[in-house]
Parts: sequence; structure tokens; C-alpha cells
Amino acid sequence: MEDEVDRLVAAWRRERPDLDVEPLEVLSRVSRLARHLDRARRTAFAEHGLEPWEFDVLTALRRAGSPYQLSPGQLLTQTLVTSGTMTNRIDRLTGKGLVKRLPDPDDRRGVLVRLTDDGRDRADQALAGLLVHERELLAQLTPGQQGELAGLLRLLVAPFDNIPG
Amino acid sequence: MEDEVDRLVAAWRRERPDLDVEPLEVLSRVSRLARHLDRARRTAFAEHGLEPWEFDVLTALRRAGSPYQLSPGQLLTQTLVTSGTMTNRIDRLTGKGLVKRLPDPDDRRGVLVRLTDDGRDRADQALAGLLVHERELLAQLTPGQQGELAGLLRLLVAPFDNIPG
DNA sequence: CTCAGGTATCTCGACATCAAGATATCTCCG
DNA sequence: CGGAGATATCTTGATGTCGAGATACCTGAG
Repeated sequence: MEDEVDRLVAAWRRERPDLDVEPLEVLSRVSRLARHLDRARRTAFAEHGLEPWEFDVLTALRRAGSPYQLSPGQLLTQTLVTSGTMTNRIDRLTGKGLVKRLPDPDDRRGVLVRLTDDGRDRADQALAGLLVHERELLAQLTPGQQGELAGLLRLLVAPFDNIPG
Repeated sequence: MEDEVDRLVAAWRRERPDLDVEPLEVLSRVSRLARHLDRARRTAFAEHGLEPWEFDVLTALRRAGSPYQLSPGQLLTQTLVTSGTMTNRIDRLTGKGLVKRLPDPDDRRGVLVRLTDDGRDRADQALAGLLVHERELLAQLTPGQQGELAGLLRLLVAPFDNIPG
């Protein structure tokens, strides 16, 4: 089955036969797929009254394990947003009663963001719902292919995640 | 080499051993990689004084071939943004002299967006620059792996691109 | 102990995006 | 032909994000 990137690459080969546009076969698909996934996630989370950005923060805290708290800085590296954005997110989640700010006992500059009970429940429910939807999307692939794909993607992501970026 | 998603999946397995989080191995990597790519593209385009969103629109027009024009609607399907966003983008690109609006001779509701000479040059330069950077990122993979990866991603994207969504 | 440099978080203003709805035009059935 | 419904684009207001800078605090060399 053909996709938009096949058409895009074919168009470049016609218009710019002098260029090697092979990289787009991979990277344009990554970008476009991510955009489609964003939309699908927005729909999936709507069932639970959450926005994708809320999910990202709540689940990062949920994954941290009891007592479900992380510093804003730790949340930054997991969510790939800027500090201003994170401050804003924490403000809004606090307003909704899903997290609360606590002073960091070891560093007076610092803050700890902790999940409330309500926040924890919401995160758990939304995760379960998300996985149902994601499994459907991945039904296009055999388990073996999924593993292959995950491995190849890891090779590309790892440099970003490990070399400070 | 381990990445953030390995850590994320391990954390879920510890916190929610009852759930099968396998789908995240693929889809979380797609989302995170796309985010890293956005940042890298922003840097790459800065050399040419372009924003990623400008690049997306200009290159869609460039690919269309002479006379480098498309309707806003056609641009929507290629860039995956809403119509309001596209109107705004066209306004701003017009202001910068990179595109201009022409009435569609066959449909008085319609508009054609055409690349200016300057817009065409910018698109060509930025594309060449982007490919240089993207090739570096893909140096992690052999050509064979790149082909495999592209094929697997196509399987996932194709349903979105073909079924109207 | 001190202070220069580093770090953690927050503030602020500009900007891009979206969703929903408005407007104008087209299509085609009856 | 007439008009209902489809389509193409634009408008508007709310919202989320970013980048740069401000503030408060920590750390380590001397």
C-alpha cells in the first residue's frame, strides 16, 4: 500500500533528480506518523477527559512509583518540553487537583511535583485506554515486525536521549 | 544502547506488571523521535532563515512542479494542519514575499497559492541543507536497515493516509 | 568563608495552532 | 431552473508552547 511519503518522494525525484532524497523515506514517515498518532491519542484521551499533555505529565509521575513524585526538571527530560511550558503545565494540573507542588526538602530552589490520588487514577485509566487503541494500530504488524521496528527506532533515538540534547 | 523508552517501559513493567505495554516500544519511540527531529530541523532551517512550518508549505509547492502552485486544501492534506492554520500560514508567507495568492480561474470559492521565485530558491536551499543533516542522523543505520525501517513505517502510516482521516 | 559560576524554577510576551462557525460558491437532483 | 446540501476558504477566540530573562539558591575553588 502506498502512502503520502511515497508520493512525496516520487515528486522530489521528478523535480530534483539531482538530489538523493532517500533519507525522507524514513524521517518524513516518522514525522507524519507522529502527527497522526497525536490526533489519535487526543481522541483516545478524550474518553477520560484528559489532554495529551496532561497524560504525559501524569504518567511520568505514575511511572516514578510511590510516592509518585518528580522534580520539574526530571519531568522536562521525559516530556521534551521547555521549563516555561512545564511550569505552566504544573500550574494547570494543580488547578485541576491532579498534582500538587511540595517543597524539595534537600534543595530550597527545588520543587517536587506529586500525583494526587485522583491524578493517579486518571493516569491508570488513560494508560489502559491508550494501550487498547495502540494495539489496534499495531495490528498491521506481526509481533516480530514490531520488535524489529522498535529496535531500529531505538538506534535512531538513542543518540538524542544519551548525548545531552 | 539504551534509550528513554527502554527506561519508560521498564518502569511500567515494575509499576503495572498487569499491563502489556509492548505497544509503547514502537509508538513512544515514534513520538519521541519526531520531537527530537523537530528540534533538529528547527536548527537546520535556521541557517536558511526558515521555520519548519514555512519549509513544509514551501516544499509542498516546490514538489508540485512548475508553476509551483496548489490550493490551500491540497496543502492541508500534505501538511496535516487545520484550515485555519493554513490560512494563517499563507498570510504570513505572503507577507514575507515567499508565496502569493491567485484566484482559481475554475472555482470562485477557490484560491491558488503560488511560490515566488524567492520562495522557490529558499525551498531548494533548505531542502539540500536538511538532507545533509538527515543523512547524519541515519548514519546509525545501514542502507538495508533504512529500507527495512521505511517499509515497516509505511505499513503503519498507510492506513491514515489512505482511509480518509 | 566568600564569591563566581552553575543550577532549578518561574515569569513574561510573542507566536502558532486548533475547533467551531461564517461566508461564498458550486453541484446536481427534481 | 431552483434550492438543498456539499465544498473551499477564511474568521475568531481560546489555548499551549517557546525563548529569553529574572530570581533564588547551591557548590567548590581559593
